[in-house]
Parts: sequence; C-alpha cells; structure tokens
Amino acid sequence: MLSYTEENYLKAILHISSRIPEKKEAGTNELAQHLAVKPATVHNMLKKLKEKKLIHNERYGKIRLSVKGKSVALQVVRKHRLWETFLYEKLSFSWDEVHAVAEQLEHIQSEKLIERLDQFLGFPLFDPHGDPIPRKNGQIPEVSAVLLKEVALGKTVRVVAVRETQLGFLKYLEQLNIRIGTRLKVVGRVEFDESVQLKVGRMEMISVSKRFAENVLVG
Amino acid sequence: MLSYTEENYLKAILHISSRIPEKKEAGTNELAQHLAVKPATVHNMLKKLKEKKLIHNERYGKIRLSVKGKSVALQVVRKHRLWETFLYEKLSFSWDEVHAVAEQLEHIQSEKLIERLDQFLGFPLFDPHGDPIPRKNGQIPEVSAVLLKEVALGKTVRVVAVRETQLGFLKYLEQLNIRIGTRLKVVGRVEFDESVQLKVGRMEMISVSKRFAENVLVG
DNA sequence: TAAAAAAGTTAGACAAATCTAACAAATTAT
DNA sequence: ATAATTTGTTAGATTTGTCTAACTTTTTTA
Repeated sequence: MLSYTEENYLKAILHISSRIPEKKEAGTNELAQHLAVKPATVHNMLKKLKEKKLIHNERYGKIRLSVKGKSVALQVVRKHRLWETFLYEKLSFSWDEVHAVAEQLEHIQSEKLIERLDQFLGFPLFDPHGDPIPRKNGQIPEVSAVLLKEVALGKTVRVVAVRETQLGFLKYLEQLNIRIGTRLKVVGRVEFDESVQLKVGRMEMISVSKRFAENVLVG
Repeated sequence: MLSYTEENYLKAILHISSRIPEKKEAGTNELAQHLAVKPATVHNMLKKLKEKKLIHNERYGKIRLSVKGKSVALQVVRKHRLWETFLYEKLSFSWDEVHAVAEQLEHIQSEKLIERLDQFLGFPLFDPHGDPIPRKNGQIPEVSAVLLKEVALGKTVRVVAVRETQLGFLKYLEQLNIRIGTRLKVVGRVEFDESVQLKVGRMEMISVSKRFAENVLVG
C-alpha cells in the first residue's frame, strides 16, 4: 500500500511526462516545483520509489515510471477524475471548484468504492474538464482533438477539453462562457503575438492569447 | 487545521465518553486500546491536544473534550455518518461495509462538500446503523429509543439503531434478517442467562443473548 | 572551450506520530 | 493499610517527509 505522498509523486511524474507536445521526461527540479517541495526532498523520495520499483532513474538521469508505477499513477488519475465528475454532476460543484477536493478524495483506498462510483456515474469516459478517465485496466479513452491553436481559419469546432487546470484559467473560461461543448469559430489570427480571434457560440467575439489557444482542445 | 490523527483522537474521546449507560470519562489506556496504539503514544498526543485547547486533562486525571474539541469531534462524526449514508443509499454498500470506507472519507476537508452531500442525501437524520447524524451546528437528532433488553414481554417494537459497530455483529444481524426498521416481538425471557426470545417480522422465532439485547435499540 | 547557469546530490536537522522499556502514581483487593 | 495490580508518565529511539546549505555534475552560452 502506497502512502498519500508516494501516490502524489507518481501522479506528478505521469503528469509531467505526458505533457503534449514536448513529451519530455521529468527532472528533479521540475518535479519539485510541481509538488511545491524542495529538490532535495524529491531526491529522497525518488530513492524510495526506485527501491520499490515504481520508477526508473539513474544518477543524474531522467525519471521514468515503471510499468507498475504507471499503473498506480493511472489509477490515481482515474479516481481523481471520477470524483471530479461526481462533484460536478451530482453535487453541483462548479468547474473550478472540483479539482481541490478531488485532490483529497483521490487517495481514498477502496476498490469497491471506485467501481461503485463509476457505475453510479454511468461509466463516464471524460471528466468535467473534458479529460479522459482511465479505465480500470489502465486504458485511456481516445480524445480525437486538436489544440485550438492548430485550427484552420474559418473553421467552427467544439471545446472537448482543457489542458491547463490552474484555477485562474478555469475561472477565465467560465467568464468567457466557454465550457466543454461550447462552439468556437476561428475568425482571425494575429501574426505578431499569435493570438487568435474567436466567435463564442453565436454571438460574442473575443481575442485570446497564444498561451490560451495552446490550452484548449477542440474537435 | 487539524491532522487526520488529531481528529481521530478527538473522535475516540467523544466516543468513549458518550458511551451509555456508564457515561464515564476516557483514560489513557482505554484510549490507547481504542485507537490501537500504545499508552505512551496517547500521552504524547494528549499533551499536544491540551496545548491546542482541544481537551482538558491534568496529570493523572481523566480526559475531557473542551467545547472546541467537542465541536470538532462532532463534525467528524457528522461527516462519518453522512458518508456512511451515501455509501449505503447511493452506492449500495452493505451495512457492514460502510464503516471502513467512511473512516477514510470522514477526514476530507471541505465544508462545501459536506453541505452539498447532506443536501444530496436529503438531510438525513440517521445513518444506516440508526445512529443520529449531528447537524452542522452540533445538534444531535433525538433518538427516543430503549435497549431491546428493557422491552416488556409481549411488546412489539421496531429496531431504530445498533450500539455496537463491530463487523461480526452487523453480519450476524444481516443473517438474522434484522435491520433498521425491522419489527421485533419480545416473546420470552430466560432468567438463567438473561437471553431474550424474539419473533422477527411475522415469522421467525429466535433467541438472542443478553449481550445482543444490550446492543440493539428499539422504539 | 571555458565560464556561468541550471540541475541534481549529499549531509545533517527537524516535526509528527509512533514504538519500547523503565518508572511513578493511583486504585483495588486482601 | 499495605501489597498487588492497573493506569499513567518519562526518556530515548525510529520512520516518514520535509527543510537548508553546501557541493557536484551537466548543460548552456558567450
């Protein structure tokens, strides 16, 4: 049985190493920042995770999850996203409130609980942010989506997910009336700063930054 | 913010000190046994809880919750029982499975979560074991119930709660087809061992021990 | 390519929650 | 009322996850 903390490290490694498009491997410093601890602390924990065969990592080298480690991490993500879905759908939490509570709930240990919750929610494939919910066997539902940044001019698409889970970003989306399923039309592009001009739904016309367009997935 | 462990100590003190009928105050050893730790460990923690003004306790004296400590303990119990209700009613857990998972869930920190859960469940007053769910303000719903042991011969009553939460006891009840709401008729008493003869529902005739009759509340 | 910067490691310390083992006080039972 | 038992306390060790500060290796850049 892994500790709360160990689970968080594995989840963080998975998260960093599966960031599109770079797809790079995690490093000590980056991990430290992500977890809000010091590099020395991460180093300590890596030693332990390595002993437990949950990661591969040699001196001064990058960090990769072992098969076992990845499986654990995926189950934590699964739990996180199922709880988010529960909070959103059943308890009427808002988009930007679900994450913090799910961070706690994801560490509850009970196979049965998660299976029943999954069933109770109707075996959802995506969470309220549009992120795929890993299945019990570790399989990840396909998201056939592209970054908003890549959408051709004039095309109309629907938001299927967001890549950034930072509170401020979610609130901003809320404010712009953009959520999963919202229709967006790309009506312009500014070469200078790579910002994108959009029509939201049927009416509003807005301009969003490059950074924004890199964090919204549409399809 | 209290730790998981501190919350458990407060809950245990509340639990011991509100045991009917003795109504006695908790001691170090008893608490140690209840929490499955050593007396020395309890002693350490008591020092800390005292510093935080959550309990009253002087050298070699008994342990009592302060107003603040009691309030915290009641909120933990509230969370525990709401989660039990959720698991039982919404996720179809059985009577004897809910406790272990609720032990974990009760420590999730989110006011909003508990309020919404309470609402989602329809503001229940009693949990699946018939125990009262403390309200947000600390008030405890009245249970006008007596021990099965005290019921007069020939009377028919309904089970409203159980006092013992031990797994084996709950499974035994399950097996006897006795749950909250089950109608019981006291048809006999054996003076020798103080066992009680009952009619369960409309048909079955069983005999239960003194100990059993002291742990079922009816009304 | 050598100096500077970034990334990673090491040693030593600390707080929380636990333990064991020895000891002291209070309670109980003869 | 004193001996035995139970209950409570103390000191010192251990584990987990964290820190700071100094140090080393790797990478970047001038």
